[in-house]
Amino acid sequence: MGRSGHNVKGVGCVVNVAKRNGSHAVGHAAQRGAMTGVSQTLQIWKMLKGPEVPDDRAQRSESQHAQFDPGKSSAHLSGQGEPCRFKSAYSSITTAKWYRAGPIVIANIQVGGPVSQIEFPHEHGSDTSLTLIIVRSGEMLIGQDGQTLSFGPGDAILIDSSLRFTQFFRKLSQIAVLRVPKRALSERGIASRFVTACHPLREGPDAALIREFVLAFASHIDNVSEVLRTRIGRQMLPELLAVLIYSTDAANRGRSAKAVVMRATQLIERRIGDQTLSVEGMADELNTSISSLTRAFRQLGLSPMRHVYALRLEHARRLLATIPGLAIAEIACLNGFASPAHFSRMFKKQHGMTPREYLLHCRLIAEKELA
DNA sequence: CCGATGATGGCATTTGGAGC
DNA sequence: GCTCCAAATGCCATCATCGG
Repeated sequence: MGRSGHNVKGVGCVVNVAKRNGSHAVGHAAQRGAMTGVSQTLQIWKMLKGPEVPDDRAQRSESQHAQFDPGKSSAHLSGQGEPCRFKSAYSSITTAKWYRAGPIVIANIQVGGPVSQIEFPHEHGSDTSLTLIIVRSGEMLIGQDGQTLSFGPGDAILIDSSLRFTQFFRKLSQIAVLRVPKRALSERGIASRFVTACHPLREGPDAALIREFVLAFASHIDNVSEVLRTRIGRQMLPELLAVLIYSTDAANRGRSAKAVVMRATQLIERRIGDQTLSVEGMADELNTSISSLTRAFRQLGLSPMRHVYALRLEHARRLLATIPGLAIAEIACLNGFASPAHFSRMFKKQHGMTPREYLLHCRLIAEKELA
């Protein structure tokens, strides 16, 4: 599993997963991610995080959680009036809170030992899910293909719910769960087919930051308005999951030209203002070669850098239309153009008028609407 | 002062071919 | 289907100038 420090041993043995230093990784991400999607995520994360709150706060809350009778088996979790799709085979779940955020189900679950299991139903058909589990405390064991993987506090795992696996807890544990329909991912061109069910996340600054963000979001979810929750669930979480999916080694990544271009587009949009963005840099970040990236674009009648400039110019056009106070030079800089002159020329080529003409055009339309 | 345009050198990107 | 390499080419950055 690359840098993550997972050691897969033989059949039937327990595999330990190295503990992570999340705060260190977050620091690097913030340093590296100026004006990028990562730094924007960090800002939102800080806003959400607010004052320090104990991790078990969600479980202690009296509202919107389900209590389970240890005597009953296969109890379906419920909260907010809808049945949760996770079920407890051995009734070990003490509390579970779950919420909908757009297409995504988020759950905070506390599960007790000594040996207990949450059974994810084996899914069939096209509407299967991808599940992100982050261990807050305790120990979670995942069994698949005769092996058992052990995860401790801070570990995060992606699980393809359409494939078979078992999940156990030896002691009192708390986990945060994100369950995303694959359809929500495929609609964005994010390939999410895995060969095996369980994929520990490869450690890295971006993965660490996303893990911290998801934990903060799950902890504070009962304080977040439904509107914001839905927007984060619809627009943000699938994109963050895409970063995690493409950081795993075992993912059956989309190798088709369309998938490569889609991933490149997401990368460009994250770094729309980055003047250093190049074909070589994009290829590096997408784990492919310059040749393959260029070829993928060519198959769709595009070239990488032309696509970069098309997206930048479209972004610039939106800025001109929505924030009339911005100077042309500022907009050029914000969209990765090294000079206003270059920006102006490219803008005219793309939109048929100079930025200033477009600005005046927008003002004229606004004045007509007011009149 | 700010933005648009013309000219130009340099270099990043693309292309095509070969080989694995 | 991929990487590597060399050659060709397209176009970006910069400077100077002009116009509103």
